[in-house]
Amino acid sequence: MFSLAEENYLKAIYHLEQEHNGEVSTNAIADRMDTKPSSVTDMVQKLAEKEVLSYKKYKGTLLTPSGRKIAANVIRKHRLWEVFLVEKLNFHWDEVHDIAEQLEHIQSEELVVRLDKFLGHPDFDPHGDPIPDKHGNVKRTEKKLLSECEKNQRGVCVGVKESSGEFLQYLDKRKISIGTKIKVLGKEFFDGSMIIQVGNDQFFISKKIAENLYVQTN
Amino acid sequence: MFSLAEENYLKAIYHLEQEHNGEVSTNAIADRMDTKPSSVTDMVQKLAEKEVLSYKKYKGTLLTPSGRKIAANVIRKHRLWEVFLVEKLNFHWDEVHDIAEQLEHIQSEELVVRLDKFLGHPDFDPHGDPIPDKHGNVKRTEKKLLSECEKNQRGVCVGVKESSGEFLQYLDKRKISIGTKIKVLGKEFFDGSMIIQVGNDQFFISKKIAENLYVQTN
DNA sequence: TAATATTTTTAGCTTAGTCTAAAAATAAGG
DNA sequence: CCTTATTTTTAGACTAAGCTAAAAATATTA
Repeated sequence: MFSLAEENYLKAIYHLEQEHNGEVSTNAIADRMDTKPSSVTDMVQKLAEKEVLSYKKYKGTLLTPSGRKIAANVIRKHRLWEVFLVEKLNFHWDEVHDIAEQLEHIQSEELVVRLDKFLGHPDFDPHGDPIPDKHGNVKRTEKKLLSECEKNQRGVCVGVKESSGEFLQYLDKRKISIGTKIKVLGKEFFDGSMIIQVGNDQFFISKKIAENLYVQTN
Repeated sequence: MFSLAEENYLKAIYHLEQEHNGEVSTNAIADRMDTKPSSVTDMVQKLAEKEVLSYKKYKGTLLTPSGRKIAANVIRKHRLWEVFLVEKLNFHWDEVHDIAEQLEHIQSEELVVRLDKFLGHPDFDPHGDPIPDKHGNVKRTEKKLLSECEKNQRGVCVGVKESSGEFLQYLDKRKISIGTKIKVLGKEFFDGSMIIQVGNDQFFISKKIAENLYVQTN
């Protein structure tokens, strides 16, 4: 079993590995976790003992497959709880992170299985991030900004970049939410504005909107 | 803010106060918490500093009103989560304790408010124990065994003592669950058996059944 | 490539919460 | 009411996880 602190280190290293794809430096971990490099060194040595990551002095660390699986499971729980908080308890997308940060450490295999079922086996959390499956595998799909899409491309809304109340209300009014299918009907060169199709409606959106909406294209 | 360990001490002391109604001894706490008396002394002195309980050497402890409120809030969360686990995730009554023991420490006022609402403001947990309100007040209702009821008394089923699969199935078959109203129509002296009314049905139950069913009489 | 800057590690200290062993206070029994 | 038993507290040590300050390794740059 891994302590709360250990799980948080594994999670941070997991995310840093994706971002820089490759070894993760001591300082990068300290930064991310808002702690001191010396503390990181200690913990990383302990985790290396437990064989959830490999570590060579001054060379950075890499998760082992087992470490990666543990981290992915914590992230799975975090994201499932976020779905719960938003879908069932009607929290807003931007209010749930701190609570999920606590809930992700609850230990019970069965709880995760049942929560997942209760939520209808969601693939994405309310921010559009993919939820790893029980084996720690992530559906690596291209998540990109709507503004990066070309004419005639189709995508599914999977999240937002900004999540201010105004923006969410804007989306609400146009019936855009997680899972909404969007097609780009036209795109203007000079200002980046677009005409898109949502359901049976077609409408104009500015570049600013398109730059804050994530879509998943397949 | 109180640490996980502190919250657990407050909760244990709260329960012990009810049971022995009065001061709680160091050994009693150690027993309940599965720890050593010396550890209890340390913690109790720390909590006395924080003014959540009063403590005189060798004399035992008593929660202060503020300590009692904190404890009741932890218990409130524990029981709300138990309702969630049983009602929404379909766990059995006897599987939920360990998970709720973890969930009770999640810190978020708003979460509790919303969870409570989501569950329909329940008054009792799946074991029939009352859920303290947000101010820490508990509906102090007489919870007693059905076997202790007299002829013509009415009560609402609020829990079970034993919770084996067989027993739960027995209750299920007779449509008895939390909230079910029961009236004692007759009681036999020599074997403690009863005739009871449940909805429109009347039937016979043995002493053993009556001794494992908690009812709330008003 | 030598000097300087940056990163990382080590050494030693701190706090929370626990433990054991021994001392002190209280309770019980003859 | 004195002796013994029980309960409680104290003293000192341990572990996990963090910190600071200094030393060591690596990177950068003139």
